[in-house]
Amino acid sequence: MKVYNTLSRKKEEFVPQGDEVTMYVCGVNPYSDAHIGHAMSYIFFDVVRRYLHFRGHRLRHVQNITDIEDNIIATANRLGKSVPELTQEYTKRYDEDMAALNVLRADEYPRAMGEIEKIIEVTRGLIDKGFAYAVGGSVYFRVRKVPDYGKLSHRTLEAMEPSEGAIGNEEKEDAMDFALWKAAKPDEPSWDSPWGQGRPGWHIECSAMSLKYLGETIDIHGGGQDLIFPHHENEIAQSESFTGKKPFVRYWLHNGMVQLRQQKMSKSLGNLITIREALEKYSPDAIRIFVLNSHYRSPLTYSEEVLEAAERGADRLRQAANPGRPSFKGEVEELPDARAYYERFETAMDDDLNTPQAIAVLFDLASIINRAANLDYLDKVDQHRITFRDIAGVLGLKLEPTDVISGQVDLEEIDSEDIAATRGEKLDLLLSNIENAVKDPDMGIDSIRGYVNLALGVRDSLRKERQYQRADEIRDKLTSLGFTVEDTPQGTEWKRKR
RNA sequence: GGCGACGUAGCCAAGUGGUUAAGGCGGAGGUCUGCAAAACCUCUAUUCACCGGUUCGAAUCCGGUCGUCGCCUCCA
Repeated sequence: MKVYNTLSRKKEEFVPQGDEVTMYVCGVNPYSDAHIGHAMSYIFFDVVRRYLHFRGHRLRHVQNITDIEDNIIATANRLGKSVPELTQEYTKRYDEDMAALNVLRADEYPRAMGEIEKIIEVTRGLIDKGFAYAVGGSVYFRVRKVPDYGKLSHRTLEAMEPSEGAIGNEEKEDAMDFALWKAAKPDEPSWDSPWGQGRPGWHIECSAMSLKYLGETIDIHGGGQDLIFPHHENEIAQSESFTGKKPFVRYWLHNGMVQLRQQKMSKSLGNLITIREALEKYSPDAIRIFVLNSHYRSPLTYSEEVLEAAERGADRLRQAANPGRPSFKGEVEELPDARAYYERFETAMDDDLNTPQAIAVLFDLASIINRAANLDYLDKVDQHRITFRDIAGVLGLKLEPTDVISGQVDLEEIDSEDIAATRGEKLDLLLSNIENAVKDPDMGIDSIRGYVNLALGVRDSLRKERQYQRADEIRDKLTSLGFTVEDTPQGTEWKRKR
C-alpha cells in the first residue's frame, strides 16, 4: 500500500513501525456545528482506518478536541455561556453528526483542558532545552533554533513574509515565533503554570497529546490541507525539539478542501453547509459517496446537483444491497469471477486510497447483482454479493433501505366490501385522510399503512376492470404525497421515505 | 509577491508515456409494464484548456499562454 506523504511530496510504501498502526487526526473546535468540510476529512480518515483494518492491521486512533481557544471564549461570552458548557454541547453534537455519517469512534478523544499537565511538561522541557522562552507570562517557541523548520510546508523562514497577524507582538524575539503558552487576559479561563496564570497555545496540545497517547513517533498524522501551515509545521518543531527524536510523524496525510460557490468552505468565511443541514436533504450514504467519489487530495465542490447525483447512485447501490423480487425469466449468463473485484478494489485502495475507483468497483458489482435479481438467479451471485457488502463496508456505506414505511397490497386480505364501499365518493375522503395522516407526526404507521393499502386495493380492483384512468388518478395522488407505487409480478408494492 | 494544486463528455470524476480514455448523474433508444416506477441492456469524449517542444508514440514529460482554487492569518 502506498500513501502520499506531504513531507516528501511523494507516494511512499506504507510500513508501520509496529503491530499497531498509530494514527492521530486533528479534531474540531467545538463552538459551532461541524460542516461538510469536516465531514470530508473525517469520512476520509474513517476509510483509512477501515481499509487498514481490512488489510489486517490493528490500529490506535486518537483525535483531539480543542476546547479552549480564542473563538470558543468569544462565542461563549457572546452567548452568555461558560466555556465548558459551550464546548460540551457542541462536542455532543459533533459526536451525533459523526455517528450519523457512520464514522467510527476514535480510541481516545483527549481535550486540551484535560491535558494541561502534559502541555506544561512539554512547554517546560522546550524552555530547558533552549527552544522556548518565557516573557510577560507567555511562552514562545524560538523558530530559528530549528534548522529544518518549514520542511513540511516546504517553505523557508525567509520566504515567509511576516503578515499582520505575526507582527504586532512586541514581546516576541522574532515575528515568526509562536505561542506555546498564553498569559491570561482578564475574564478568560486560565490555569496555574510556572509562568503564571494562562492557557495553552494552539499547536502545543497536539504535540502533548500525541506524545502521551501514541508515543514519540507516530505512523499517520492526518488533517485538512489548511493545517499544514502553521499548525502541523509547528507541531513538528515542538515535538522533535522536545523529544530529540525524528521523525515525529512518519506519514503526513492531508485531505483537500471542500469548496462552496468558488470558495473554501469555512467557519470564518461564513460560507458553509452544516452536516445537519445536509442530512436533512441527503442520506449519510449519499454524503459519503459524494466525498469518496473524488480523490481525497483534490478539492471537492459542494452543490445540490452533485449531492442529488450521489443520492441517485446510492439508490442503485441500495437496490443491490437489498435485492427485490425477480422481474423476468432469464438464463444464467457467464459471470466474472468475484475475486477479480476484490483485486480491483485492493489495487485501487493500495494506490494512495483511490476511493473513486473503489466506488466504480462497487457499481460494477451492483450491475451484476441487480441483473441476477431481475433474472431470478441471485443464488448464483452469492460471492459477488459478499464482495459487494464487504467493499461497501470498508467505504462505510450502510446501504440500508431508506423507506420509513412500506407495504404490499394483498387483495385477499382486504375486505372486498371495504373496497366496494370506497370506490365511490368515499375515495376522495380516503385520499384526504392519507394526506392528513402524512402531515400528522402523531399518526401511527399502521393507520397510514391501512389507508394506503385500501386505496391501492381500490386501484387494483379498478385496474382489473381496465379502468386505468381512475386507477392512475389514485397513483398520481399518492405519488404527489411522496409515496412510490410499483406494480410488480408479485403485486403492488409501495413505500415512502419521509 | 512567495509556495503549491488543478483545468478530461451536459454535470461530477478516475486515469499521469503505448491495447477500445474507468465509474456515477443526466440524456436517447430498448427489455418489462395497461401506462408507469424500479432494475437491466445498448448508445452518449477520434479526444483530454490553448500554443509550441521532446519521443517511434503524450491526456500523461518539458516550456509558454489563459483560467480556477488553496496556503502564506483562525480554519478539517
